[in-house]
Amino acid sequence: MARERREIRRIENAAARQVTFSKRRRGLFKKAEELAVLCDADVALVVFSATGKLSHMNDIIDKYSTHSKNLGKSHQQQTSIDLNVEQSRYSVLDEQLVEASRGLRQMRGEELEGLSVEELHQMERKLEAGLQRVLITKDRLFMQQISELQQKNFHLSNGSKWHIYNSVLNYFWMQMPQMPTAGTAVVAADTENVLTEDGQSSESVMTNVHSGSSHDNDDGSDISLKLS
Amino acid sequence: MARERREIRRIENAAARQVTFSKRRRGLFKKAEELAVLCDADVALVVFSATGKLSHMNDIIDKYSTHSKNLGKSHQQQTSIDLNVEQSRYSVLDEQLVEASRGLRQMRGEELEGLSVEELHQMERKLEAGLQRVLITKDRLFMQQISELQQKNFHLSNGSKWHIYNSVLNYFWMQMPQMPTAGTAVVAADTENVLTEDGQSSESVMTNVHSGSSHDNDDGSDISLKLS
DNA sequence: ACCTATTAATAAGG
DNA sequence: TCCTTATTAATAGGT
Repeated sequence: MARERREIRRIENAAARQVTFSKRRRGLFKKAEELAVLCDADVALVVFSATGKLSHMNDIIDKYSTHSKNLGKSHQQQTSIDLNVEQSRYSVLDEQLVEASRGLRQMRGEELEGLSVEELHQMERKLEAGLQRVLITKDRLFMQQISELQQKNFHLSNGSKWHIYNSVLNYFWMQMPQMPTAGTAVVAADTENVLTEDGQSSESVMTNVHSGSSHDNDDGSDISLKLS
Repeated sequence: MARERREIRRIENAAARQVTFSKRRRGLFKKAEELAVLCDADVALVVFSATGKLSHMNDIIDKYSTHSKNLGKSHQQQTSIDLNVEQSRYSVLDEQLVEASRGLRQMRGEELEGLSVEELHQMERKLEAGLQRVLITKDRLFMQQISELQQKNFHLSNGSKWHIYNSVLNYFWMQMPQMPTAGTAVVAADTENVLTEDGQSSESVMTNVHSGSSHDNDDGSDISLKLS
């Protein structure tokens, strides 16, 4: 829609791609906002640039290798999951999650072989306490993030949050590269993974959230999220 | 952008609103697709119409009142959550989830008062078995939904699914009307709610998923979801 | 970032 | 919902 028509295929020139990305992302968010307002609809929109994706990943890997040197443990297998356990920013939360997930794994029956009834009971109490602490920490973190959001003048337009939340969650769950395999604590395990990445994701989202009405030109952020 | 300029505020005339909704939703999805292709970005977009929201809700309420007559139980308190437990379509899964969630609630320490060590052990095994069955059922359901998705010629463009998944999940979690309160099993409880709404949400999403490339005019669906 | 020729989206009407 | 068309809005390329 301009001086020349552009073929809809990947722009090879990186600079041109970045320029087009910024322009079109702005346009897309504007149109999403308009649809939401005009038609009283709920619209959720997430945009990740390809480059943003990569730099973010590198970030995490760096933090991981630094931190794991200080621990030298057996975390080295499940890279994609454990990478995120090692982030420095939320290490306290992460440690509690590691503890809780070990308990959950045991409850799932994976490392339960030699335990007595008494030990099982103890384990149960330990798990409970761990989750308690995790959740208190999580609550505090979320409350903090909520107030950050509110400071950023970001609001939801109407009340179908549950509806959207569950559809989006379910959708992305279905798209997950790792399908859940049968096992007692996969429900908890998936939640745990989610929480494990929380630090990362929330950071990304939080620092790049846009108010629908504000048309601020963002300083080269790679992730945008809007819901109105 | 047409015969007359339109103010960006809610269209009061319902028919006109619906027409505009259809047109602009199509345009929005097209632009999202173009951004994804041109700039090699990941784009997730969810659109709910206001009317779709309402009719969907009414649907659920009707099913609930019908079903609850046959049970006459104590479900009447937490409407917004328990409504979804009563859906007919996934009733088997739902029943297992009810059982599992009771067990989880007990593990959280809420209904644990008079239990002996032996009873706790039994409860643990019961919970494990229940979750096992839930997860097998869930696996089967998700596999089925995945193949439905594939039949609909729907694909993800590249590999940052975890990244998107967690950001979106975290974002929507933060937007949840019910903040998680401290308590051992809030992690599980939230997961449980999500699963509980699964039948509803997945149904909605599944029957309205659009391929990025296909520009089929959808038959009056209220929910659209795209990721490319 | 700003400019503007040009294309693309779309409002109204059938 | 689909088609048409006058008009506005988005944007590609250049500065």
